[in-house]
Amino acid sequence: MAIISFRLNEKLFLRDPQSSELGQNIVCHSIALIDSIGFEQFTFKKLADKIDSTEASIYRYFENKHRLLVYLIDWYWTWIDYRIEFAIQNLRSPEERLQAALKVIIEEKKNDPGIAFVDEQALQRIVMAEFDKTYLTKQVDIDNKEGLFIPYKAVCKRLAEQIKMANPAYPHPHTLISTTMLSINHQLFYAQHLPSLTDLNKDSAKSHQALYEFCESFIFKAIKS
Amino acid sequence: MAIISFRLNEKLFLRDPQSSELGQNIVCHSIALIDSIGFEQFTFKKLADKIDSTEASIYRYFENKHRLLVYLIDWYWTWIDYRIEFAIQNLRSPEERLQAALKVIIEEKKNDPGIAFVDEQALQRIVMAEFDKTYLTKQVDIDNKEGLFIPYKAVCKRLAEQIKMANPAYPHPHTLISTTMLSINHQLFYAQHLPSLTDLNKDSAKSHQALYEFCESFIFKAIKS
DNA sequence: CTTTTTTTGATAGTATTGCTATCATAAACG
DNA sequence: CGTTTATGATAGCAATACTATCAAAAAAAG
Repeated sequence: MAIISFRLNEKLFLRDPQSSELGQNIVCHSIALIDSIGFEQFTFKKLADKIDSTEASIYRYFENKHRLLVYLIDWYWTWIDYRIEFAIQNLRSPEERLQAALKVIIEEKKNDPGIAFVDEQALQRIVMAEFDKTYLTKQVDIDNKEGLFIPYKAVCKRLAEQIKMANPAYPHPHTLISTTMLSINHQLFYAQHLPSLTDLNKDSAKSHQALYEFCESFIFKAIKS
Repeated sequence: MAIISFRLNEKLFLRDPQSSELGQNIVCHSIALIDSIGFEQFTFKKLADKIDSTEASIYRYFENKHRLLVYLIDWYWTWIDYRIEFAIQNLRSPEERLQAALKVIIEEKKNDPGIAFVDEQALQRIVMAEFDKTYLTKQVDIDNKEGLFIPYKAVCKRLAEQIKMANPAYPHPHTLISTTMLSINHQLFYAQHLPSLTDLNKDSAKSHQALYEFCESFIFKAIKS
């Protein structure tokens, strides 16, 4: 099996973390650490201690912890986009393509041994809990100009294209897709922590399935003319 | 016109900010300051300087800046819930009630002179940009147990009840409502900062209207049997 | 297999943040 | 008028978010 890696936006880092062992350690252990203590509590000092390195060394790779978070999340959406492309390649109708793409986005991730030094399950939890924080900032316009949100926007664009093909008259394809994506990123968190906001239950296998059914149903009903 | 004020959860503060001039100053100027520099950059020190007071004095009212943010946002949702109750009082059908409630939530806020020391427009922007940060934390379960999210959950519950009445067979009333609320809180931000994620345009008057139409349409299509 | 360059570690230092504690003064209250 | 209570002033502390310097180690180049 081929070992894949993604080339991410160079503005994300000062030195490419994929180019050295220390860099890979930073990425790999930052996922574990952010997943376990949350982004607010996460510091380069704590990470440095975990990997037996120093704060200064980590700063040589990432300008600050916000950029590191964006790096991880861009990796995630790049990976999702790649998997969607793969999943829809033999499907012709926009409806089938939408369904296949939704499945990729919503399904519970398994660790793919073909992918180096990334714990995809932990990363999915990070996306659920921290993704919004990457753009809900005062520097959003600068970050956006630097292309930091391209991978996420690419996934959304791909889905919106299928909506447009399924029903060219539907007036809100982008709004519908970004709403769906928000829902996907939040509902499983609600199931765990704020259950009164969702009908999904805590059981993870079932809730992923129920979430898929919810999204599929409301997308197709929304665009039906 | 009656001057209204809301009694909020006592866990939110150490001393009730509504009980003194300093407290009111803290609330009023924290809204302006968070709106202008964002929650990450916001500190009690900066707020103290603005109101010619001291850090120590502010800490007598709020345990930390997170609690202050939750206080502001709880105030907002309490106010919205109150206005929804008012707006739907003479409406009988769940459909009409849903529509009226949606309008209250989505419409561009105007400053209500009947409400003391709160800039509702700024607060709505804060809700858009910072609300998710109140619950996307590692302490979410503790905060939830202390009742910090009750006002938001109350709004969601009220809407979900109407969904259930409109179509008792619909299987995802809470998921549908919390998805709608997410969309409302994010789409206008997208229109300003990440326009490729939405079909709303930057013009605020039009975008509020278009957002209403989008939400109404997808809710009613979703629950149609 | 040296020499040079690059990368890392070690250490130090600084400004800011997120608090807590103490004490004097001012305001409010009885 | 005396006494709670609220505020301001100041100090201090540990942690955070960096930046700078220098030497050692590792990698690359000759």
